[in-house]
Amino acid sequence: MPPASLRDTVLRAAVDHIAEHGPDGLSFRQVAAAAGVSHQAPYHHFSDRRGIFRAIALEGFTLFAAALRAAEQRTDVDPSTALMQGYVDFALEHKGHFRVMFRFDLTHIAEDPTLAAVADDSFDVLVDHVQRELGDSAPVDDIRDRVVAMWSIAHGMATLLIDGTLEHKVGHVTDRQALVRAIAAHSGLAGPRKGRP
Amino acid sequence: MPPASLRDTVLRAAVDHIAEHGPDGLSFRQVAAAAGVSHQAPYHHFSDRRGIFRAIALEGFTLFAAALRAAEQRTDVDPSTALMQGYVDFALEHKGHFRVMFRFDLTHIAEDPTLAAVADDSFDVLVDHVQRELGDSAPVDDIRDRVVAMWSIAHGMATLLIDGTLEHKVGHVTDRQALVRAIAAHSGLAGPRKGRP
DNA sequence: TCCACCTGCTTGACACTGTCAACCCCTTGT
DNA sequence: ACAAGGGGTTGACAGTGTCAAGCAGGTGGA
Repeated sequence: MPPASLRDTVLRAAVDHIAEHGPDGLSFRQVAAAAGVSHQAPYHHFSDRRGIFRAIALEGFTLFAAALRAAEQRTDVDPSTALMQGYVDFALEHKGHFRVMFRFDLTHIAEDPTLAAVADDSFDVLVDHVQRELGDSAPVDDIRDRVVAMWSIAHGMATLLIDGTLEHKVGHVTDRQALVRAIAAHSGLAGPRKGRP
Repeated sequence: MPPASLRDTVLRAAVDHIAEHGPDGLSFRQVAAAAGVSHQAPYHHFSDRRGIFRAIALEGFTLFAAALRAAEQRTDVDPSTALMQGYVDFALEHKGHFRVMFRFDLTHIAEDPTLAAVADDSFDVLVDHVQRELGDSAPVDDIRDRVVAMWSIAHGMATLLIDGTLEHKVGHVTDRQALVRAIAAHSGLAGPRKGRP
């Protein structure tokens, strides 16, 4: 196999660092030094600092969409639960990517059509799922509510678990899968919703 | 009334800036210059850069706890819904504070007992509420699940709405209150849960 | 009255960051 | 043979947070 390109080396090192220390303190001069190259070498592969974060987010959203689609295909649990489990699992297993993907101040995603498209593709997995689940005749409001509900639960849990925000309050979560399953069941999001109560 | 102290001036300017541009690009040298003082003056009131963020988070969590308690007292809607509405409303109305409160990399909250205590006080509003709602005999797991579910929904919605993440996918949310109410109702979190399905 | 002390602030220096610009080697295509 | 350009280097620059010293003004005690 070919030697890892400097581009890959920088990306890997950055993702690893971000997973542990977050994206903000990250110094690309240090990354360059660790890779044994000059401080300017990384910027030969990325337009600027923002470009590196965009590359990480791009990689992240690509993996993310694939992970969500794979989760949806599972047969051992209902698809909505599987989707939320997939979401949370991805966040925890790809901290480095996840911590950048939703930091739009880092990527300025609106100015990068390619990145925006890949991110959209991820969102579509969930939207399409809900649309299929509720059927074509479902009111737009109901679809919107369900999308926002599922995304909020998954996204909220992911960020809370990543940072350990509730850990000292609620104990360490040993079984993510079970927790998501329980919440999905309790909150009526497992399986299609029958109608307003 | 006494002239605003430099401490207050710096804090206000920082919160305002963060509400619009986020906490990361913030330069306290610029803030100092805008206030007409030397670049070192702000640091006479805060130990260092982190100290300013801690002060903002402290103020934020204090306001937050009060807002949650006030929301809980409402009588025009069930308390769980009111709590989540209060959470989301606070985030949207105090962007500047909210954006710092949950950025532990900025505050290193674990090293600041005072800040940690105030944050804990906010969490307790929700935990106490759930405990009261489910009754003393409720299994710990059920309490945990409901706390995490409510917090996740509220926290997830808050962050998604603040950043406008889903806006182009799902349309602009014109009536937050109604959206939260709908989600709470659909998800079975409005009112006490009756037991596992 | 004088002096020590403290608070709020200034000034100057430091190391570190991302970015711009110029240059240099080495491969490639024509 | 030679121009082009990708990949890398070096040097400089402005901007940042932080450390250290110093300075004006007020306060309290002897």
